[in-house]
Amino acid sequence: MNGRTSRRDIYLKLRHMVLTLELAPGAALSENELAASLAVSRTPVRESLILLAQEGLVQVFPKVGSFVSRVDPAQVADAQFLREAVELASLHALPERLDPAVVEDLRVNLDRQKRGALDLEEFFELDEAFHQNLMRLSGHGNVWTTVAAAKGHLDRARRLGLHENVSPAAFVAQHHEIFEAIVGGDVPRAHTAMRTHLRAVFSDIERIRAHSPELFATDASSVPVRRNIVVWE
Amino acid sequence: MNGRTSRRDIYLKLRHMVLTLELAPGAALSENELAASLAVSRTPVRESLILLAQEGLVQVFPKVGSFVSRVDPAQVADAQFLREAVELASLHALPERLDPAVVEDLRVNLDRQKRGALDLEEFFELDEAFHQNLMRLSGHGNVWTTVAAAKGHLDRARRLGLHENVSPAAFVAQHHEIFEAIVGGDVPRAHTAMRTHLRAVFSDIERIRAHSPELFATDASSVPVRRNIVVWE
DNA sequence: CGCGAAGTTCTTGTATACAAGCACCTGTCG
DNA sequence: CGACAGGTGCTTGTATACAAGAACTTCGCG
Repeated sequence: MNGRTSRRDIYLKLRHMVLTLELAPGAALSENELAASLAVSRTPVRESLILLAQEGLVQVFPKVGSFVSRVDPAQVADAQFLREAVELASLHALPERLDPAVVEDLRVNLDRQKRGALDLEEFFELDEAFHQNLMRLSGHGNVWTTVAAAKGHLDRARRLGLHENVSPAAFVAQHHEIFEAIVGGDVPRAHTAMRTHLRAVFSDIERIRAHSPELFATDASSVPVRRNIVVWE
Repeated sequence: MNGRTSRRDIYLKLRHMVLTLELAPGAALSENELAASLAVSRTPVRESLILLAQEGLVQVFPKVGSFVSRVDPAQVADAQFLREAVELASLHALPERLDPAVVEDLRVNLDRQKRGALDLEEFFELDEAFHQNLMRLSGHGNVWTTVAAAKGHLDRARRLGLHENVSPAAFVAQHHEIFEAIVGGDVPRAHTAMRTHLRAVFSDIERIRAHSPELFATDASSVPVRRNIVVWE
């Protein structure tokens, strides 16, 4: 029934660019420039920016400009708290019989993670699918949508952390541990493994923050920096 | 720095009308009609509807129409799971010393709840503020924003339930129990009281669903009903 | 040189015009 | 009577025009 609209395409494209840091935190956006480069009018671009603003990924200052949000440590912590609460709770809501199809998906996903030599982008996609499928096991897969929408700042911080150096091998091992505990029916062990995993992800962030403070927000009253205006031409 | 925009006013107004059931689930909306009745152009109305659609409170069918979402039992259950996970987790993140200002706010809030003879609308506002302040005690007050955005379907279902009959007295007593356990430092008791409270709220919903099934969504492929078109006039 | 005020040019917010499509109504034909 | 074809008026999607404001540049003045 639904026809495809360009707004959805543009929204997803911009969102992806923000989350992958292709659009850097703090970068100035312009509805006109984006519209021109995407070969559409301001309308769908503007509506996409409004949606991104509601997610907290973009800040719009009326009559001043739009900017990619700097990574806000407070929002990162909030997202961390949210996902930990939800993912741990879902472990205690696991049914007796796990859905074999989802379990198989998880196994395939894990195999790919272990194959090593994987692109960083690839790892993030697998990681995202892995955690979403874990939620599906407890029948609350749709809740992941809400969590995913709220953890944009955390994802960007994580990307900053992994850009630096380390291979995701440690995280892959933790995924394995969580998975084995779940299929083995050992909920307490799964709980511990999950908490360890999520907090390891979180602890990485403080390290990178000391390394690249300019990408993080300092306080709530951030002053946007306007691009220089070219006068002559 | 930010100037007031009419879009925000309209968005908040429409959102409030949807959550209070002033705009009934399933009701047809029209950007043109709303714009006319609000004395603005389609633009701010349309942008507000887009935001509400992202929250799941409105469904927009391109070239067909926009409708207030019917209450989706699946989304109600998701919101219930989400809020229970978050609110219970926040109890275990309470600090040693509670913020006296927030505690005082909670006490004043509770006193008003107990004053009895309160408007239903008033009770909902107090209830909302009460739970948000509980989250503030653990330092995760901002997470409540995410929970609040995701629990629109649950709130509407709850309103349907309380429209019917009961006084909120039982809920007020549960609030009292939770509060006393928290200020007494008894986390396990607070945990039990909170879980009992949240599930009591949830159990009310199944009752009303049997009573007024037309306000609930039946399946995902809901067919929108267009208003009759008046031809002659 | 310091400083203030006006001007320029960008920004987003709002209003409006046009395009595309769906659903209903109605007339017509078998 | 039934069914199909076309008209009609609504719907939202997109493009464009105009308005209001903020920040930077620059000019003028002391």
